[in-house]
Amino acid sequence: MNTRPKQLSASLEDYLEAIYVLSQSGKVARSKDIAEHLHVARASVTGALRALSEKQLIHYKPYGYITLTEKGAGVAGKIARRHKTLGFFFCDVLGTDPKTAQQAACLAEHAISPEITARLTALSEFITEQNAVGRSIADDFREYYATVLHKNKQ
Amino acid sequence: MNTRPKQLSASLEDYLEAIYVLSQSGKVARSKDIAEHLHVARASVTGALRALSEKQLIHYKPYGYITLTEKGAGVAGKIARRHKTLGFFFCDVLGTDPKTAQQAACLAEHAISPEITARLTALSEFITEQNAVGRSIADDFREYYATVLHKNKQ
DNA sequence: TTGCAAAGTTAGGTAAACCTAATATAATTA
DNA sequence: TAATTATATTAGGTTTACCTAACTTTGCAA
Repeated sequence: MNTRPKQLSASLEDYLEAIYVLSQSGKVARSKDIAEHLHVARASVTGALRALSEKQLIHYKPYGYITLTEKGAGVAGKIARRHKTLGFFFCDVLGTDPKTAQQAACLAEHAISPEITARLTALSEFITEQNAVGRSIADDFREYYATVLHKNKQ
Repeated sequence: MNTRPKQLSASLEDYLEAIYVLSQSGKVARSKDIAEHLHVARASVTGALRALSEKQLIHYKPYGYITLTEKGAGVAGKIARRHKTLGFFFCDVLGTDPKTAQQAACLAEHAISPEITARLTALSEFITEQNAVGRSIADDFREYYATVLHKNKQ
């Protein structure tokens, strides 16, 4: 009776995003590459590929190439944008160092709704635009945070 | 060989937070209350309580009272603060309606590191303080977001 | 004080995501 | 092209986190 959850699990989102990223920056995404990208055993990838294939998000035949379907590319694009939004916000607004910001984005990206993503994107844009107009919110905050760090030690 | 993960799973964090919240606003946290709070079967609570008890986070004897240990109260407090930080940020900075902001906080709270939490707390404080000094960042952003909504439709 | 309903636990089952080890297929190179 | 190596899959197992149904314990009311 067609009991497929329309929402992807965090894990499957990671696999789909990995395929998307690998496809972009290079050629075909191979099972081995995905495994390395996600720090997971190769055997684990096979199961995930089957699941993504059942959901019509990738083209997959055992021992064959892996490519995104149109639907899959759409979903993966959204995930990647969410990731980017978070990475930018953590790094350029909150002032977290780039590597830590990326890691944080990886963790948080599965827990952020479209609404929050949209607002976060807008906030980053807003702060960037305000900066262009001489209102340096991010810089001022960074200075504020530096002084706060001395007092509190969380 | 003592293979306990020092990090709690998202699920156990939820149980611990529920016990904390129930303990605060009322008397003793009962298994049934926890089940209702988390929308989970009563039987599922038992397993979680055993796990939390093994990690010395709660005092628990079958059919007995459930209370937080000192360690448990510390951990739960951190979780609750993280939740509060996110709820405030989503609602009062991003302008999300309170109920949606709370839901979003529930989801995101397990994926946010101490560093990001600290920075987010500071950002909220910063914006609040700036507002007191006549620099209304949140309000201006809200206006900006309202106009953005007309153009984009995400 | 018994006796029943509410609360809690045990038993047994499912699904997701991993793992290792063994096997099968594909690709490369001698 | 045959052999070797690299890659992918299958088989079988573990852990976490749920569930329902059945049973046990507790506490209150008649």
